[in-house]
Amino acid sequence: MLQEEMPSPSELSGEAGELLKGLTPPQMQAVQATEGPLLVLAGAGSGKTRVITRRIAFLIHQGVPPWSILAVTFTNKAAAEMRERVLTVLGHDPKLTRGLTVTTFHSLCARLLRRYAEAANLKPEFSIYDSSDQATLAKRVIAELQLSTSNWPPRSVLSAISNAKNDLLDADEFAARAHDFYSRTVAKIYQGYAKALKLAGAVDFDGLLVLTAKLLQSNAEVRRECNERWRYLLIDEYQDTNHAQFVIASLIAGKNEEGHPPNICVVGDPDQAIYGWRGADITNILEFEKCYPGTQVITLGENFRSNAPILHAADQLIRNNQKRKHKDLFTSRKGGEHVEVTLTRDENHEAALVVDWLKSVKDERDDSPTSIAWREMAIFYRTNSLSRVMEDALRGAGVPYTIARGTAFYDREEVKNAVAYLRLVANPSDDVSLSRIVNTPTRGIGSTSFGKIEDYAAEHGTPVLHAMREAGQLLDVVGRGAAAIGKFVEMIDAWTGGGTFMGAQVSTSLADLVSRVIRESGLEAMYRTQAKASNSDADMERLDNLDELVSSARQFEMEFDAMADPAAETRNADGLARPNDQTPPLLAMLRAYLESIALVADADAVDPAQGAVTLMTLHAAKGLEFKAVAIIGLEEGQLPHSRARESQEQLEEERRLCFVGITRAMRRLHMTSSRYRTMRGIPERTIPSRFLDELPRESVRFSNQADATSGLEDFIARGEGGSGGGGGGQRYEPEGEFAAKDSKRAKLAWSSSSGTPKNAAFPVGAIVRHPQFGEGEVVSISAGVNARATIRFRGVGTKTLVLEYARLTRVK
DNA sequence: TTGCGATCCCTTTTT
DNA sequence: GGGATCGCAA
Repeated sequence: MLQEEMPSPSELSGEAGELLKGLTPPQMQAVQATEGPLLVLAGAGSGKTRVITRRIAFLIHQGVPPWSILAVTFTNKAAAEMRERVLTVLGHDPKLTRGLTVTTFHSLCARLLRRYAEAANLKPEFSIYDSSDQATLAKRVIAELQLSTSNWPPRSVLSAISNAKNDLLDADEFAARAHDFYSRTVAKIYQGYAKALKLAGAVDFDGLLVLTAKLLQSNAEVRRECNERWRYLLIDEYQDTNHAQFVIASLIAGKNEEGHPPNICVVGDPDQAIYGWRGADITNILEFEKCYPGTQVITLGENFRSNAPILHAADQLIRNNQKRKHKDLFTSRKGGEHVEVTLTRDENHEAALVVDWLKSVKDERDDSPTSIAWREMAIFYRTNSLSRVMEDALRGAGVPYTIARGTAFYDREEVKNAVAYLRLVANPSDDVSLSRIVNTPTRGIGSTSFGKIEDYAAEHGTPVLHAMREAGQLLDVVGRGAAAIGKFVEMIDAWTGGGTFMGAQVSTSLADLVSRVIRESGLEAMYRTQAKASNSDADMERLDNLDELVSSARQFEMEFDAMADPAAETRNADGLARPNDQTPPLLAMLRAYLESIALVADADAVDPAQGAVTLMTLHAAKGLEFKAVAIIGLEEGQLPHSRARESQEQLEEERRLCFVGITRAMRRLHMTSSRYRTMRGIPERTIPSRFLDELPRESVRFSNQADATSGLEDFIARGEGGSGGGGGGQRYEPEGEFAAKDSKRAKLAWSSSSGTPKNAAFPVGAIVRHPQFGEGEVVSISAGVNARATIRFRGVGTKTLVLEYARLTRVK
């Protein structure tokens, strides 16, 4: 039946030539080299996404059935975008992309594991555990083994387990290789952890990959089906794939059989490899050619994104990496603003400066044809902890912003609780979710009775919920506890129809189920009571978030059908049979919904439509671009991170991270380094990042705005441990603090202050014009390189502006 | 059993 | 600064 839907060339808009329009020769080559292994080395900003999109469209245009194409991207967002763009190129005919699979490794694996659950020795309702679930489970296992969590911190044990998994070692294989005390203990924990996961019917992030790889390795039938289904494989960000992903990719691509090398196309840039710490193996890309003899290699070097100084800065920086295959980055664009680098006093000063800079960039109309909108700006940082001060400053200045934290919503306590109920509904064995909500809201199942049940469950190797059903008879749980437990079990059964998901009392829609769970579990009432008692906005917001969760379920429901991943369902001409399709629709939808929640990435939250400045980590910035970019915290210990300075490899990865950040910028780039930074509540003196020294002088304008009286004295004298306490972020009182009284302190390669002091040009009483606020009168002005003027604007009110960026013109 | 307060520990990056 | 945990009081 699907054969009939195969696009005939006449249905395609335009000729193949259309698909190649506007491409450079190497880009065109990459689009057209459809057969056999292909490695595309795509430099930053070289039009990689464009090439991938056109390539998929080209394949379809050549008559390749869309369902035989599998494209793997790094984030869901990238996948959705790619699908959309392919559709656009093909003239918005949904029929043409029907069955096309564009997804992430993790989603793909989750799909495959559900589909082949039996072969993978899993229950199809398995839960996906995120890192906090993993930690909960690991803690329990460590305790059961009578080990202390201080000697065996769950997080580091988990990271050892994660490394093992990335190398495709299961618990027993790992144990067999463990010889020293440490790894033997880790092996024990790993084995206990694996057992606990199994019992809970749960799979962790790494597990999705491992289990899929093992499934494909061990099961010829599954492998055959995948090979037949997907004939064209395309993998983006290949430099960041780990060993497990490599194995999955090569198994799906198939072996070099019958003299036909697989049609596998990988795209990546070794200079942007930033996930070594989580097992990404850069040799995957460097040795792709060895792995696939006859590989065609195409290099895309021309940059279409950044202006010349930005690109030059990036290029010079990355040249400092020793372990690197040099690739020329070039652009034919001329001109463009210098990269700005500013040394600030502390994080508040830094934040204020960045805010001012963003404002000035937004208002800038004199020197550039168009101003840059908020949504085209971004602020990057190495660690999440740097966002807080920045947020305060943005909020204080009334600049709209969003943080790219995909999981932020689902990380909220109230949402996590509701989701835990849902996970238990979908998977009654999910002990981690159960223990989270069994007494939330409090319903008289305290740790004593629940502990007994857990012990009983552990002893009998049964899921805890199952043990609860028998608690009444079997345990010495006294009256009150037993009744509460009985009620809890009944409540769950009512939602699931006793596990059948059938019957009149079961919800017919996902949104209804979610809203019922929130109401009947008592979560809503609990938060309502809390909100009334405290009368705080934060508590009111919890209720809103629960409503929002219902909406998200409703939206998911609407898109679920149309969402067309017939991908996983569609069969090819050979008619791949799909095993057990007996799943009740509500349950199937719930599983898919929970899966989508579990696999959101930070970068998924980047939404330019919001009209706001985007804040994110450098890692999350990969693959994106913005007209104006600020990167903060360029300090030793922060940007080459202190934990990453031990080895040359790690240092080079930090440099690549910096490189990724720089190359996101199209027109304007500003990097800041703060002389003092508050770490764990203590202000610490910092050293500017070595990466700043590696930037080319001719493309960069350095400015030292930190030197004056040292800063620390003032900082401590103000009696506020950083964080802008009372005074608040950007409303920094400059009063001479930045005046260059003590120029001896100016060190390093910092030219002290750029330009001449501007304050002389705007004496108190002068009438000035601001591009946004209009005319105003100077009320006061401070001295120094970071001079600010307080100006009373007509109708707008009084503003304090940094002269350096305010773009004031004097009227009178 | 529950709720609150003190204390301790921490800190990279993420699917 | 802040989150998690633990202990103690009601």
